[in-house]
Amino acid sequence: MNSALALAELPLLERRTLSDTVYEALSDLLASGRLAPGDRLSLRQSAAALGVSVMPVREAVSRLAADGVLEVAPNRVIRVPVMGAAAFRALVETRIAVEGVAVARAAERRTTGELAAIRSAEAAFRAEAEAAEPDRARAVQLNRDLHFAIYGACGLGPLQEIIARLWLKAGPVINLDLRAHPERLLQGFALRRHAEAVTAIEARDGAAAAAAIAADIREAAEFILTRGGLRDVERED
Amino acid sequence: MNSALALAELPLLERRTLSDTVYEALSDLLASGRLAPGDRLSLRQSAAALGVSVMPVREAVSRLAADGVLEVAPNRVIRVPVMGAAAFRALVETRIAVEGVAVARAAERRTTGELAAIRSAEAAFRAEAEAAEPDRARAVQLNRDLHFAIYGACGLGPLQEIIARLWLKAGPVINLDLRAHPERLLQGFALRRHAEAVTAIEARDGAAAAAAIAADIREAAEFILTRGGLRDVERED
DNA sequence: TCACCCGAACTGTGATCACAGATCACTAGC
DNA sequence: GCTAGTGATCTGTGATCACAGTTCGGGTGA
Repeated sequence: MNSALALAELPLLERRTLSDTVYEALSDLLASGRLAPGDRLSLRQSAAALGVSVMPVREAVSRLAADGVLEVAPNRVIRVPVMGAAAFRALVETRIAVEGVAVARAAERRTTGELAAIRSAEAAFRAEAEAAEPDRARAVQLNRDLHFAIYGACGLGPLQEIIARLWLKAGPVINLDLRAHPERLLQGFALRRHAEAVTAIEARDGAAAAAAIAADIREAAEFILTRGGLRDVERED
Repeated sequence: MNSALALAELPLLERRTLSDTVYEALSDLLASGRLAPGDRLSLRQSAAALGVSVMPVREAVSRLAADGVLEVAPNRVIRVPVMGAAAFRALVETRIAVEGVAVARAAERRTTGELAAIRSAEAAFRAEAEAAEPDRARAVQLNRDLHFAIYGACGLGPLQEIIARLWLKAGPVINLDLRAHPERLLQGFALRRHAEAVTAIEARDGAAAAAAIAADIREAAEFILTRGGLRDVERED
């Protein structure tokens, strides 16, 4: 009774179910490209590997499948979808459109605190990318951190969630490629675009910021497409 | 062997699991506003009502929860999220941004066939809205059909999925309001905006089409917000 | 030697059971 | 009379079992 005021300040702790944990574990595998397009996934094997029963894995997989990050074939086989060039292009265009509006809003509404966070995220990525021996996994994570530091300043929660899902969907193909061909990092395209974006955000220039991020996304996509890693399959036989 | 060519044209039939069926049933309930914000949902009761075990319901609910269409409280109670005014505003702004780019693209890329489909969808909605005794449920469905006829012409599958999820999220609050206050239909705001959108799409004027849809969305939202149906709650006690 | 077929060992899906925690009505105690 | 406590009954979560369909390998047939 007397401690009502103190209790009112308690942060409501989020409940973690096993399903959530499994979901994050699988998401991590997908986002980092350790699960490549076409890879199959067995409920029982995954469950055994994680030391849980199949139930939590089922729920996690069904969520991932609902997002299109995993797919369950008519044969009831679970696997990472193999994306044809056309599907990949559509995904990239969607990312450019959605992330574009997020960046534009972020540029116009960012607080000085958010700007500082973006700057330090950019610096961190730059430091890793320019290192003598860049750690690819770490570079990928820092790149993601930078992007989401920007999107976080757009002030629209639902939009951030949408973008997170798009990244999850694009993660396997992009990061698989990056694993196979790390030279993309070295060319410095991303560094240039990021710098442009940060400058535009500083200047509260939404259009310029959106253009920079769009170029960042598109150049990475073109790099992958021109290498021909994605052949346009109609069906997997 | 010899029929390989013919077989190649077979449409791969989608497998329907019980979970999918349950998911659609629940989605329908939510989209039509029959499940209102704050309503609780019991796995066992839902399962009994649908004549299945709890398993399929669990999976469907976990998918819905992943999309934020349902939420499971720390008490482990499943319910339709009660959206504060701030959250609703963020959702509306997100819809305007995302659906705006979809409409703009649709206006610029629509084929004549898609235009015809959009026109007939608009006519169908108009007919229902201007009827002597409009069927609200039908009007809601036709409004949805029209919007998605437009978005379908944007040529970006992932974008359409995103919008579908946003509609699912906004469905309960919007349609609940429409059930309580059907006069919104009668004021004809939507009719005017739809007409503007169709005209702009005919003219391949992306910006004008986006503006019309944005106004459509915003006016409906303002109508709900000004009525004060959403009080801004920080926590549910 | 190659094609076919049959069976063992998987696959996901659904049902059922077990359990911890939350609710709520009710009663005992102040 | 009203509060605090208590137990039956609900909740979702996780594990286990049962089943049908698929996959894949080994053996048998021509």
